[in-house]
Amino acid sequence: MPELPEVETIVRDLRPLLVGRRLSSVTRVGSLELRRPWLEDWHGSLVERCILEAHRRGKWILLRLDSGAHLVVHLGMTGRLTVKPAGDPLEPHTHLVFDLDEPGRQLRFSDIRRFGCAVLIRDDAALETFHRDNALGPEPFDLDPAAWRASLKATTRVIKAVLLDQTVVAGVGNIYAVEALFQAQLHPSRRACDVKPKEADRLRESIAHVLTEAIEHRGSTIRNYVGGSGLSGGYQDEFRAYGRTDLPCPRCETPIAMVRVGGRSSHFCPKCQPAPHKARPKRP
DNA sequence: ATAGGCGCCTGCTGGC
DNA sequence: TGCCAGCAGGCGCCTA
Repeated sequence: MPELPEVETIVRDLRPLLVGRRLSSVTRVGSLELRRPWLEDWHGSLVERCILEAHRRGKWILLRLDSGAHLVVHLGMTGRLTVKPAGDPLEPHTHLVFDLDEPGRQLRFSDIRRFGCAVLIRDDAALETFHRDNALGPEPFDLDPAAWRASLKATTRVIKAVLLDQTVVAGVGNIYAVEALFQAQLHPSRRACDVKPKEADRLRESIAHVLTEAIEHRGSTIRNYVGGSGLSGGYQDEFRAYGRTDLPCPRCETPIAMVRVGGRSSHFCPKCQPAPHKARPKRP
């Protein structure tokens, strides 16, 4: 579900509800496994601890506790992290419930498909290891222009796959890759190394632009996503290409087409985003 | 090095 | 009406 704008919206919603609050208890609901195991043993660094900060890095949500530990959450495709009144019925597929010291409020983690995870990370050093293992690339808003051009030059992969590679740029998922490529007028199957410097610049600006717009609309709700206080997003009504197969291109009215690139649906305008020329057979 | 395929899961939609 | 294939915001693993 959530790409950078959705995760950012959740963090912005949660920050005023969580920062300064103490977690008075944590309950594991149900016994279904998540993508990574939830570490029961570490409750000591969590229970009765205060939340100092709420941050986002790529698609990860990071809550810093006064024990020095970090509660780190990834929402996968269908994860939700919300603050709800304790009296509200638990929605189906809830996996973790954290009672807050503010009476009658709970932080809840639910995830239908269980591609998400919530883990406790012991301290700052362990968090660094965690980040190093994930090898997250830079945030899309502070891509260095020269480094960005260089990272495209360095690979023969198709540009769409590069946008989805979290080690190149963190936080972009399928929706915003599609929208950024549309905005930059680049075909998803262009080889990254064939993208010209000017086009690379345009793409970098388009990524930031599309993500900023989406954050302003509180992200996109297709099916499951809601923000930290339960509100849906609105950016799905602003899509120019994603999910708009056969609908007119907002720029030229050519029907939007769809190809599968790297196993993911990629919507594009056949006129505004011309297909790359077929590579000529190499001379001996 | 990279593309493509699968697998992890559940739920919803569209076509028959 | 009912069934079933196909598809979905992510990511990691395997093979060729």
